[in-house]
This record gives sequence, structure tokens and C-alpha cells, in this order.
Amino acid sequence: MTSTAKPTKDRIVAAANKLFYDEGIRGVSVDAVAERAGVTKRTLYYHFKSKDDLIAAYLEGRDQPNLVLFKRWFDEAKGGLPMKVQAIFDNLAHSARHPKWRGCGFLRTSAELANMPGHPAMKIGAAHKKKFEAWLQTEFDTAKLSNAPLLARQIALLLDGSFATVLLHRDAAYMEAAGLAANKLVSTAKRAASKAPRSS
Amino acid sequence: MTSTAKPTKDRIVAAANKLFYDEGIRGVSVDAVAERAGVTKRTLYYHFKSKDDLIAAYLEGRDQPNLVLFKRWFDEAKGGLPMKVQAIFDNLAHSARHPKWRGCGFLRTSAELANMPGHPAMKIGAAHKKKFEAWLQTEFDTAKLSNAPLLARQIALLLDGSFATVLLHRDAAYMEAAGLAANKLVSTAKRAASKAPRSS
DNA sequence: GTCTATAAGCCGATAGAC
DNA sequence: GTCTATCGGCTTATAGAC
Repeated sequence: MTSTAKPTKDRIVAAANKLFYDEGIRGVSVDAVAERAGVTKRTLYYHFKSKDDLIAAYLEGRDQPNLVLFKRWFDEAKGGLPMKVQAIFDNLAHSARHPKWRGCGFLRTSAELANMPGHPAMKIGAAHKKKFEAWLQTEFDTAKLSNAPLLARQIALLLDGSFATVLLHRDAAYMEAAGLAANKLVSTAKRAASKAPRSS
Repeated sequence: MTSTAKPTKDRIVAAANKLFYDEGIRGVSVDAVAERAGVTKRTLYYHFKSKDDLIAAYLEGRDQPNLVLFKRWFDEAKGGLPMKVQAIFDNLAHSARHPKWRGCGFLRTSAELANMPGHPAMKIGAAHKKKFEAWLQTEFDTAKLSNAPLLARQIALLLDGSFATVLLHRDAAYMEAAGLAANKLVSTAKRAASKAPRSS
């Protein structure tokens, strides 16, 4: 309980992450995950009570790494707020040009499981996207922009549109077009009225 | 050859459309499609050489109806160009609130088949989205907006982001937020310089 | 063109030994 | 906690009759 981590379970999740992301949830059998993890199916089912449980663990494992990456791209970008937002899209475009890129694991899973709205994986995916939106909102609030919640939502929509569109067309240029739109929306956002305005 | 249409093949495509859209490609067996169409599997394989062939026919059947619907929403909307573009999103939000709505069949199929970039269905999906983008571009050209190709692309990104995001959150309000962003992008687009300017 | 029947294999999940 | 072995069912696709 209090001691070292369990490598077996982690190895199973790592194998699931690789295969589910590469080939899709329903395109990968539990046998394949077990084989790649170097365990038997019986061992896999000792750690996870069902494939659905494994799918949830797969997405759970992608939550923080993805968010951290977006924040890092934002933080390390030069320029003002619009350029920092745009930098997320430009960095993502770079990633998307890698041949093994397969879009957003959360969105693809939600597309596959669209007929199961209550699936645990759907909740994890929705929570992940909400965290991203909430983080953007705090950045916009800090910059004293009015309508920060709406603006954060619109940037998130552009980002998810990029994921979906680039996956279909296999053309990362769409991501840069989305980045320009995001830059423009942030640039033209008004500053919030201060609490004690000096003049009307 | 020259006479009446074949109802059997159409019935199979209609059954595939219903089931693939509702439950996803890989979640539906060829047996299920045949049963719903009221034919045996052997008959289905007479008309389609493989399941992949049937998937392609499914998307082919959704191409024109979807485009016609978007154009109709645009044409029938009141107000200027920004409002007409926004109307597409608002009408889509209304559709998305129907319990049987499952997002965009093209995007969901591309998410499922992300590991098969050369699949016929991917090409049909990409062509469909290109047609939408091209249509928007002609509308923006007609309105003498500069940068019509980029603007059309950004509106398309917002639309596909809406599809993906609303499917995940099951909250159609995201579509209206995207519509507002689209309205703003179109509203603030500059008019193109005329070919023979009177003055510099 | 549509039928009955079935091939050949993969699916998620489990039983029981150690 | 990990193994071997397997269940019962479902998968795409095909053979051959009519």
C-alpha cells in the first residue's frame, strides 16, 4: 500500500495507450494488449475488471501529460497573450506532422463510444476538456479580458476542430489556420471594465 | 441498366446509414445491417464486395443531403453574412439537442479509421469537408471579402470543433459559442481591395 | 439476385492450478 | 499475482442450390 509502485499494472496501461491510440479502441483486442504488455489475459483481468475499465485507465493516463504540454507551450512562447495562445496551435501542428500522430485520444474515443454516453471513458474525456477550458479561462481572467469564459470556450472549440479536421485531411496547415483565428479572437477581445471606473 | 432503380441496394445502404451512424462502424456487424435491410448476408455481399465498400457507400449517401441542409440554413437565415453563417451553427445546435444526434458521421468515421489513412471512406469524408469549405469560400468571395479561403477554413474548423466537442460534452451550448466566434470572424473580415482602385 | 449453410478465426471473459 | 486452458458467442466472408 505505502511502498513502491506496481510495474505490471503500469505496463498494461502503457501497452493499452500505445495500441488504443494507434489503432482505436474497438480495433484492438484485450489479447493484443496483454501480449504487448508481456502478461497473460488472466493477469490483465486481475488488474482490470473489464475492457471498459481498461479504456478508462488509458484515458486517465493521458489527462495530465496533455494538459502539462499545452501549458508548457503557452508559457514558453514569446509575445503577448494572443501569440501565446497561437503557439499552442503551432506546436500542435508540428506534432501532427509526425507520421504516428493520430489526433486526440479523447475525441477519438468519444467518437467511437458515441452510442454509450454514460461510459466512464466519456466522463474522463469531458473532464479533461473542461480542465483545458478552465485553465484558459484563468489566463484570460488574469489578463483582465471580459467574457473570459466564452473566449476560452471558443479557443477550445478551435483546438478540437483542429484535431478532428487534421485527422481527416492529414494536413496540419489547418492547425495554423485555427491558430490565426484564435489569435484574432483573443486580440480583439475587450478588456473588462474595472470595478471602480474613473470615468464613464 | 437503363430502367428503374434497384430498391435492394438502396435498402441496404439505408440500413447501414442508420446502424453505422447510431452505433459506429466497428460496433455494427454485417449481419446486423443485412438483417435490418431484410436481406441475407449473401445478398449484401452480392451488392458490396466488402464491409469497407459498404462503409464508403454509407458516407457517400450522406454527402449531398448534409451540404444541402447547410446551404438551406444559410439561405433562409435573415440578416447579413455574419448572421447567415451563425445561423448554420444555431440550426445545428437545435439538431444536436435531439436525443438521437450522434455528431458528424464523417468525423466519427475518420476517428474510427484513423489507422487506415488510405481507406476509401476517408477520401469521401475529406472530399465532403472540402466541398463545404469551397462553398463557404464562394460566398465570401461574392461578398468581396479578402482572404476568403482562410476565413472559410476557419469557419469550417469551428464547425467541426462543434461536432466533436458537443459529442463529448453532450451540451449543444458549445455550438452557439462557436456560432458567435464565426460571426465575429466574418464581421471583422476586411473587404478586398477592388481591382481598379480610384485612389491609393 | 436471393436463398441456406458454414467456414475459419477472433472476441471478451472465466475456471482452476500454483 | 501470474500461469494454462478454454468457454460460448460473434466476426467477415464464401460455397453451392435455385
